[in-house]
Amino acid sequence: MVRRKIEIKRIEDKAKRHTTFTKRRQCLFKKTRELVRRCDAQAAVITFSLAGNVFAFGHPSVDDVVNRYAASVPDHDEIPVHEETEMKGKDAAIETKEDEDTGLFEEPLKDMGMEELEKLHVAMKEMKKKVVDRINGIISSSKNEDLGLPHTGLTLN
Amino acid sequence: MVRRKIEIKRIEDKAKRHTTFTKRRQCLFKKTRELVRRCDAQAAVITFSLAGNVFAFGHPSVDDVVNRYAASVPDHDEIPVHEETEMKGKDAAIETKEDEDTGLFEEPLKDMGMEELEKLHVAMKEMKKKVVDRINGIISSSKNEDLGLPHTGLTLN
DNA sequence: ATCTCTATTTTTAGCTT
DNA sequence: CAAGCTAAAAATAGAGA
Repeated sequence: MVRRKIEIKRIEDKAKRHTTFTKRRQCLFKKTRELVRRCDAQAAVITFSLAGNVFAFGHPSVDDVVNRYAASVPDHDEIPVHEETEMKGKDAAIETKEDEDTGLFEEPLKDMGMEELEKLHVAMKEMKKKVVDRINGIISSSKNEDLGLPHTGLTLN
Repeated sequence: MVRRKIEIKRIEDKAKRHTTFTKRRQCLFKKTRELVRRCDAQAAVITFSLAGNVFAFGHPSVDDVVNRYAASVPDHDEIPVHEETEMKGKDAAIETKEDEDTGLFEEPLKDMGMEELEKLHVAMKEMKKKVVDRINGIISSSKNEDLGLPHTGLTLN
């Protein structure tokens, strides 16, 4: 059989897991090299197999990229907020299929009252929690702080 | 035309180069997540666009992987580190965007009025975009080219 | 500047050797 | 186990919207 149905879960069989790890790791490095090549970018990939073997690749070098990364992200809370470009009148209308279908979401946010804002605030908080939980569930990381939202500092105020 | 013959050279056109960078970077992160997921391995990817933006992803975290790497390679020559140049990767570890949209962002809408919905809708789109980007493995840089924020109280800090 | 679409290429799960 | 094979699945260049 050459038929597969794809899966996204952890491969339980140790042998298969290792085989897949090797195959995918090779592709990952290949892709990285292509990205660097084609886009003239810098990139580094570091992987640890369960056996503990280290595999790394980087351009110009792993160290260079890592150092630059360390330098560019010294504090996890100094990310400048989005710069206001030029989206005054039309900005609220980030059009999507849903919007066009319903035609219900075209009003600007400016008219929102305090009460509504508060409701939104609460709703967003709840949603944020769900999203964060979902992300944690999906990625199943052991460290929340390093997953993304906390780093990016996604918050409601 | 949809014909290509692929080449591994640097893309000269700046716009195309950036587009390709974005596409390939997203795939690279996806591949990394899949590798981690399926093979229960640790991995980190760090990329710098020519514009200087940083994008990184790691499991359990970028820092963990980097530190482990640094620890495993005290002197850049003695410990067996496989500096590779090949790679692979594929499959999806996370559900599709459609699924996440319907599953995560619709529920809060039910309990809200139209006005709130309008505002929430826009805000959620922004947040969703950030979350999706985050899932794709982004750690924002100082430029925030991909992190447009809404004017709805949703902010980064 | 994205996002979509799609022909074509590339990756890869599952076998086989 | 590493290596090859193959068909299914995924990634992607290029063009359009």
